[in-house]
Amino acid sequence: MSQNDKNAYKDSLNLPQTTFDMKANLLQKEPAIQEQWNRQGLYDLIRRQRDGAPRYILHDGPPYANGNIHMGTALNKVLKDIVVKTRTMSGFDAPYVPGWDCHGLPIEQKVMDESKSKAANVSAMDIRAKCRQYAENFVSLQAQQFKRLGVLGDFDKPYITMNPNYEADVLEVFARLVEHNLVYRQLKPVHWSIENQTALADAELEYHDKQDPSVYVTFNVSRNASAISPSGSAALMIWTTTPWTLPANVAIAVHPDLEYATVEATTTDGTVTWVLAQARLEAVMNTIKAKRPDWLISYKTVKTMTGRQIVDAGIAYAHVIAEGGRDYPIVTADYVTIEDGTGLVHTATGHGIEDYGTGLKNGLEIYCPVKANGTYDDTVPQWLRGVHVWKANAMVIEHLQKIAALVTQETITHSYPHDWRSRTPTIFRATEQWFISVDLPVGKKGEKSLRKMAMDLVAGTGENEGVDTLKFVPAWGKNRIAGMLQTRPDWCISRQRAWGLPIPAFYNENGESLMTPSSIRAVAAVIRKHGSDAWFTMSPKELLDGYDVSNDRWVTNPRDFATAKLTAGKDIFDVWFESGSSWFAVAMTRGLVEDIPVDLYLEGSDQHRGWFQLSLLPALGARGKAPFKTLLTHGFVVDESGRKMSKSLGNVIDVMQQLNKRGADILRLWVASQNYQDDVRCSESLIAQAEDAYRKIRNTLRFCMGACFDFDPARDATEPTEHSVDKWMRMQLHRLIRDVREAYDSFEFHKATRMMYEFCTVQASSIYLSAVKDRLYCESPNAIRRRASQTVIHEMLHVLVKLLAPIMPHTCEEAWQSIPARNPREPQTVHLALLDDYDPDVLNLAEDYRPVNPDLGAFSGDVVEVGPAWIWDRLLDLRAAGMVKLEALKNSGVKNSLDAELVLKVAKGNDRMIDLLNAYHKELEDLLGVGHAVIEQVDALPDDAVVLVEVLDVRDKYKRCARSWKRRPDVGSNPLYPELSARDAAVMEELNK
RNA sequence: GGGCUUGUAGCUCAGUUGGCUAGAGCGUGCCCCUGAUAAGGGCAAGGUCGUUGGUUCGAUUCCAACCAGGCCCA
Repeated sequence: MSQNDKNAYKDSLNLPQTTFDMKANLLQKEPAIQEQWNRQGLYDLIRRQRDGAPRYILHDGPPYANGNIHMGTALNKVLKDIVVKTRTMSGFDAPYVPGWDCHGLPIEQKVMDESKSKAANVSAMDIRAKCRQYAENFVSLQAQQFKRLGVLGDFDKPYITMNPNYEADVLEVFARLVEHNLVYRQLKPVHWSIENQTALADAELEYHDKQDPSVYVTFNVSRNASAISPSGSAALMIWTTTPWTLPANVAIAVHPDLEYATVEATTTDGTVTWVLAQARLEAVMNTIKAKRPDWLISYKTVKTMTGRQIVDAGIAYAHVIAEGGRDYPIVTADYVTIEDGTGLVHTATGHGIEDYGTGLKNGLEIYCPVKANGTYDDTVPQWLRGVHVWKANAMVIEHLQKIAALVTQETITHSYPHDWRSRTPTIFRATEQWFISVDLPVGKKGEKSLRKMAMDLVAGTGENEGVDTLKFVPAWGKNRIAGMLQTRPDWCISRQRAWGLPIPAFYNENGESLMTPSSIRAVAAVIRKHGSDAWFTMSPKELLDGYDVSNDRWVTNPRDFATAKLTAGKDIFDVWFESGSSWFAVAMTRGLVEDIPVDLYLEGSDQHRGWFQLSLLPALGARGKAPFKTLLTHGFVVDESGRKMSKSLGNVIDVMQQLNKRGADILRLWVASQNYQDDVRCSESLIAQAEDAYRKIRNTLRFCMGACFDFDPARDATEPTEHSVDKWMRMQLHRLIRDVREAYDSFEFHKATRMMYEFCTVQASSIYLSAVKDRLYCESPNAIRRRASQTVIHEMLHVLVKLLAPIMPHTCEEAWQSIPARNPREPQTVHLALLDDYDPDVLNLAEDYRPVNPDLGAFSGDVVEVGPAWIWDRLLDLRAAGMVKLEALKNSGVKNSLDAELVLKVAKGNDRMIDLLNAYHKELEDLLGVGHAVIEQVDALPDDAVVLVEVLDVRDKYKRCARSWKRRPDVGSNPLYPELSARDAAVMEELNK
């Protein structure tokens, strides 16, 4: 038969026809589809349609309005969008309000960088105006990028933390916390520029080499000296490069586990006893010898103790500078090392972050005798008062020498932080900061603290016992956040910057603060009207419009706070407090929920310390409730080998580049296929893999569309027959519906994706669609067999397109519009559709595995009842066995499986099996794609086989049907069409009628 | 260094209360089809279950240590 003959009957076939292109062309189509959604107002349409349905609120955590989005942002937003879409399609009303975090240092930093030359002279208002513009630009840029990803939300009315209403709402939350006695003021060391008299952020520091004196100083033990020294006297040796901080010394820190040596040294001045770390002894002695070769004659260790033992011994020391003669304590600290120094660390709580921490832990005074201009205040001895710290170094050293507390000194050069603007060295200086306490009782005395409330809620203990209101996905999020809550210090909420929401505190001439619930609410009202710029442009009188201090019961002595004498504070809020109030400023204020908690917060695992925790605390403080029911976290995007993406490694995958190269649905399919609970690997080739999967899914849909070109369910739908592969397909489909919906409901998108993908490749493409091709193409258009397959395929199309829509919204919208004779009860856009429920009757069949014992897996005559699922598993076993035989036949010359015949050998007398195979052998013919299938009864089968599968070369035995290309015994049985099989001849007769 | 966490074929994932030669799909190789065609189908080869110990009759599965990642801290 020539190629021509082979196609002689092509025109009589029902070949697939569809306008759903094989080539996705996403780069053109996606923007067009999005444009269509915009035109029809899809987001609002969904809102109207779901009005009154049960709510499901995923509350968006605001990304920072800075820079382009990266893969991590894309991952986060796509996951959120999938949640919203699956919940929407499950019948919930799931509004999504995206938001942006707009205040804060990174933006201010960028703006300052851009105007660096004149930075020193720029006013706060100028900076704020530029920052606002900067943030606005990135909000709109990122919004475009999110929309390009196919994220659907209220992008017309997003929440913006720098908007006046939002700012005022944050202040309302803050007022509640103040009302509940959770806010207080305390000293804390910050980087301080003496030159500019301002606090600096880490990002504003530059490190330059600086020369400083390096001094070894001894503090005489003043109590329990005999516990450490046989001679009854000893001196603790410390090392520092900032002698000017010695006046502020309040303690000496040791490491609890380090060995400390008590050393008797013989010097030209006599014998002295020093205490220092054993491991540093030799190095320090060498230094002393090098600097004062004639002074130190010899030394010997007379005793050793661990740091803990020293502390336990109750040893105290006398100050070298402070007057008053009191004892100073020794405390433990884990950061003490033996890398340099003496292993005993001079601790000035007002001049170092670690020292400060040690101070808090040990109840030490946070002492900072240095004023904003860098000079000492009046709490230091007379001879130092008013002295500038940089001049104090020499004076302190001279003093130490005088009292014989200076062992030795040298000059060192080290890297030291400098103010990036003035290029002058900075100091650590404790200043007044605002804190939210996690340990004070919330509200009245006797109430639980924020920490306790949060811990109980997370652990499901306390009054939450057994209720376990908070859910964590994955479950370990619970441990993670619990661990962080347990150890977190009070929340320092003040920042000394310009770009942010001002902390609405006023100060009188004595430096006392006025910040009460009603004063805050008065300011909030002004800010709601004028924005937070008002703080910088209006007078305290204007800011406190309507507030009467004499009527404020929170103020005990109103006369001290006459409005005319007040000045507005210069601190702004930590941006985390702003985003941490969004549960109120957005979820409640916008009426998404009447009250917290909302259903879901979904962010990266870094937010256990960030937004999750810093939303939980304000919500507990203000309303006594958690803001969320469920916390879902995802991992970070890493490269192909699991390493973090960084510019220096060159392994960064750019979102927009991928979007412009492959399209959003590819990227979304990649996201959906990842198990986000762990880190998510990403590379060019991994996304390419998603692209392959996309094509497979798309082509499967396309074939289904093509197969239904002449199908209208209203006219043509017909129930598949009992033993047809269509029945099997429908069972698989309903199982898919159940499994995918379960996976969606439990946020296991990668499982849903894999199941749908495997459904397309295996159940659909490889098994079912291949099997029914013959009946779709060759049967008469209205043949029951054909219409039955079309009925199932048509159902499959609706189900699949809907199930896939949350993941591939654009492709599914396109597909939805292309489904031939789409069910008229379905809405115009797939995103308004409801996911199908599985049919329990169909599912029962699909799950009927009787007998389940695999030993009975061979067809056995004495099994009374077998379920359809079991039968079909066996039939697919036969298919697999046949495939292997067919493969062998191909090697010996049978290229086309239609040239082969399937022979199913059964033992004579196994009537039950013969009946069973009779019912299914027609389907097996198509499942294997052979021309013909027969059942042959044989005397005996080898081994224990019940059915033996053979595949024969029948090229010489049967003629090939010129229409269906099957080789069958009935070719030529109809004299009108001698080159056709009986079925094809009948079809031709009907067509030619 | 601390807290939480991950480590099964080249890739993405399964692996049920520890139990028969550790499974899919993709990719790869070979082959077929050319009436899903920049498609479709078949077969096959790939794994010391991160490493090392321990518990057990038996461990990918339980325990410990280590190695290599990740997030958050210090």
